[in-house]
Amino acid sequence: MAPRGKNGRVTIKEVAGDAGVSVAAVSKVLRDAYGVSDQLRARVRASMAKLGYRPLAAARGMRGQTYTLGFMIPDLHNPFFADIMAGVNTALERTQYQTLLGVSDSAEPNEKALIEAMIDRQMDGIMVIGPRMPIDEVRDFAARIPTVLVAYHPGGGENFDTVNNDDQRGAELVVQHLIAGGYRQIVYLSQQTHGANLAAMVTTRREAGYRAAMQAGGLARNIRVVEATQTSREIQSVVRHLLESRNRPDAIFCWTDFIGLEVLSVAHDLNLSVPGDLAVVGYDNTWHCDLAQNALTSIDQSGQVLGLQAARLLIERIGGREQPEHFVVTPRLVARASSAPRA
Amino acid sequence: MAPRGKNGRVTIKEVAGDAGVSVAAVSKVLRDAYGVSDQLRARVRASMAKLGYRPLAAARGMRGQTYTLGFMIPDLHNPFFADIMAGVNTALERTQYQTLLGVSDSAEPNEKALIEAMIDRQMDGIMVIGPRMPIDEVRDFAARIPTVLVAYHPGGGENFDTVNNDDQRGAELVVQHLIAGGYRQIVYLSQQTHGANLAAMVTTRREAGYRAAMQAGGLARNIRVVEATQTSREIQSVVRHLLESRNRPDAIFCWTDFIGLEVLSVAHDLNLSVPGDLAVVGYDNTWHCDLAQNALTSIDQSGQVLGLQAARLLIERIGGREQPEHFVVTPRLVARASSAPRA
DNA sequence: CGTTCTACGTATACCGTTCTACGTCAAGAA
DNA sequence: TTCTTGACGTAGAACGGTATACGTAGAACG
Repeated sequence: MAPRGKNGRVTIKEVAGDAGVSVAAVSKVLRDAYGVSDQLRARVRASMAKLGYRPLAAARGMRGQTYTLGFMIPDLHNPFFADIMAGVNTALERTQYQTLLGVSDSAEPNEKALIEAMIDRQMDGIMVIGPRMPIDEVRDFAARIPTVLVAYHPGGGENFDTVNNDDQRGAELVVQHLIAGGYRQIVYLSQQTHGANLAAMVTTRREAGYRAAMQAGGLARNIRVVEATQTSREIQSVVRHLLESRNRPDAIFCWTDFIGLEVLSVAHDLNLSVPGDLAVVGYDNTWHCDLAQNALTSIDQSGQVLGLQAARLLIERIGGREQPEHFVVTPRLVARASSAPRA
Repeated sequence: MAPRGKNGRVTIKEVAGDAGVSVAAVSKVLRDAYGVSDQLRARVRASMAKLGYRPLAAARGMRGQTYTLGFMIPDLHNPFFADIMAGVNTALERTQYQTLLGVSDSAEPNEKALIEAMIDRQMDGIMVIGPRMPIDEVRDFAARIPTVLVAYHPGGGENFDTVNNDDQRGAELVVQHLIAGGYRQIVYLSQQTHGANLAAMVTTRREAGYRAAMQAGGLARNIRVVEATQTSREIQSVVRHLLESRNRPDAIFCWTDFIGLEVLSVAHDLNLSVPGDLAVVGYDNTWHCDLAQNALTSIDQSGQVLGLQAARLLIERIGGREQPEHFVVTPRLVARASSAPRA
């Protein structure tokens, strides 16, 4: 009988036997390696097709590549990451790479465990989206596996690539837009950082942009930053508290869209009109912003482009590039009803 | 020098050397296998910790397990899948299994490629959520790898487990609720099936429930099923066409929530009041339904429970169970403003 | 006291690829 | 002819674990 693997899997040996060549020759065909005649290649290809052979990634990983790329996303609820992944898939659909996702739930221990797991599985490269871990840990990982970071700002001397939009600029656009619309009591509703306030995190950059633009607009005294976790319950409670307080803001700038949706909901519950009593602005311009019942002003950083570029950089880096590259997209404000100018 | 792997990785040999035991002994400790004294176990554990050893999944996979579970989800935009994954993670957080996700974008070729890829990577088991492929293909895969299906109805004689809610019942609840509220022209807005109309697909079951309940309510003549793809543009165009037609429906039942959100948006654009002019109901009861600006009536099938049960079944099946199990949740209607009774 | 368990470790084949080193053959150069 | 050279193939050692078969020592038993 032909040499089968467990589960009756077709092995490279069987293909070699069928084609009447050596195992090494089959391997060469598989990898498009040097030193195979067209004739032999054709013969091997035919046998592979006939037998339905598929190389075992685990075995390949022991010496060569696994043709697997790992992606870490912070959570599954934020649709922005879906946009990024759409771009990634566009870039990768013609390659033989397979992409697998891990979800960290925005928890630092999970992030590390996940990346370690990806390294353990001999992935060829990883793309890490908006992590919370400090930069020297990222460097540690990047030393062991080709790495691209998205939504994480470089600080110089990286051994990995980054892809971002100019978050500070984006936040400035928001604040300028609100001030121009007649809003003054503008609150920045930030992601919870647990006091880390990493320079690399997008929320930090956005806060910097917010502060700078408030200052520039003569509203330094009105600067107010509030943090909230990602759970619906807590966001609503924080926002409710904010909107019921004595000095209620007249505009809330949320670090990401889905927080903005929660704000709209609370405003609705409290019978506040948007934008009459309160303007709301988000970030990322995900598809929810466009729904008429939300009509949420937001910053477009074109997740698709980010994902596409990140995938490109990752492939290059796997290919051997060592110098870091940092791709930056210019953000663009998309104005909608939620922040229309005051009467 | 100690025997290191590539990238200077610590190998099992090095651990064995450091602990002064055989490689086999270390492997046993790793797998909690039979025949190791507490003393030896402790010594090996200490060496592993000291050296920061991590077993290489690819190497383990060649003979044993990879401790990796694969999950296929149809798309990243539908938040329902996030709920399922939350339940999965709850069930798995105390185990040593690592979960990795693949996204099929609801395309059948992608589904197959993805599952093959997971098998190639020697995953210990897979969980497939709401696939479009016919049941005999599922059976094929299930013969090669422990498999659990979620949101895919069994037809008898399975070699895999399933986890579902009673979709037909859920749809009946919706229609009964709408009829009781005084609605008569009820349209079912279904997922595009490309004419496949697989008995296994949830949308088919929901349609069956819709038809049955319409019939039972004496509204057989009003039955009307419309299909739309998942792209925002097409959904909006289909809905707009529907709402501008001569015989405008007074209620739309959407096969999943995010379609419902699009319907609300179009209604808003057309200045139709909800539920005055049009009632809207979704399915899955994702968090968006609860937002005040949506207030979308929906069917709760508790994704968390589904995910939890599916994970449990998968672990059991990996453990060796052969008989199929089919877990079914009873759906529950959550009424909100979008389908309030007519005046 | 010899025999038989049982508990614990070790030696080693094996998993399915990749990759290095080497052999062979034909064509061209000297 | 003889020697190079390059193109093509092959043999076999890795890769880092797992699992099986076996050895050994001490305890229990008759």
